[in-house]
Amino acid sequence: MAVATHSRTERAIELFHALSDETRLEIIELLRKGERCVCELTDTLDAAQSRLSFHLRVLKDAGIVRDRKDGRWVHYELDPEAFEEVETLVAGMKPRAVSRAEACCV
Amino acid sequence: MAVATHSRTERAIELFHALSDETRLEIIELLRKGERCVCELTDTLDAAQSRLSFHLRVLKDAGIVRDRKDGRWVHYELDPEAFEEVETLVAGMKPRAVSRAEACCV
DNA sequence: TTGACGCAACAAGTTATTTTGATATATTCA
DNA sequence: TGAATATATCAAAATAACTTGTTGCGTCAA
Repeated sequence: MAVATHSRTERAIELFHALSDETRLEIIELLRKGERCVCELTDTLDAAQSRLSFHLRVLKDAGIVRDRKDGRWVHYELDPEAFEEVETLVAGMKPRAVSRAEACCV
Repeated sequence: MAVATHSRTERAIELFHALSDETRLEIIELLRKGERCVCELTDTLDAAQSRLSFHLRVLKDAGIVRDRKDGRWVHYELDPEAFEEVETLVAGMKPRAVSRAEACCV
């Protein structure tokens, strides 16, 4: 559950940071096909288990994935809400149309 | 002009990285109101000039801002295209609806 | 109940990013 | 011309992020 100790900016930083790493983007791409256990991600990405675990933690802390324990496996899947959140954030960063008249230092 | 030496993933990393820093998000927020010179950003953000210059470079390299030289000033403004690009990237990262049947390790 | 497996967490080492304090260049103005 | 201003750039120091190897814990199966 996302905790509300975050300002809007801190939340943006957390999300964009989580998305700015190659391994993590690869994980996301794999998870688009559906839930996967760590073992399959390790195999597919040819990455050390502890490395995967580290990146999955970053993604989980950012709310981009959730995990589900099942016997000795842990399955991860994407949380669609996080992507909605990113889209909302980006939409709110776009320039508003503004007249050149407001320019400074002229 | 964006150069095409980037894979889709590298481009995503560059954009998300540029967006994952507090100072840079503050710059973007200021520029939403329109073009600004570095001096005004320095004043408003109360940041050392070389620090601002560094972050503006990151934003410029990522194509998020463009600059315009005007006498001894340099004005920066947001490039709306970059935000479209981010939105497209994020849209392409969302999970596709998938049946649980595809799950692994079961 | 022991051994193998799947995973998280940690510590140490490595690499990348950011900040700070100079210095350099171009421009304007007196 | 010479001083002041606006900005970029660079090197060094400070931080932060990532990787690797190891350990520990829960779970399953023989």
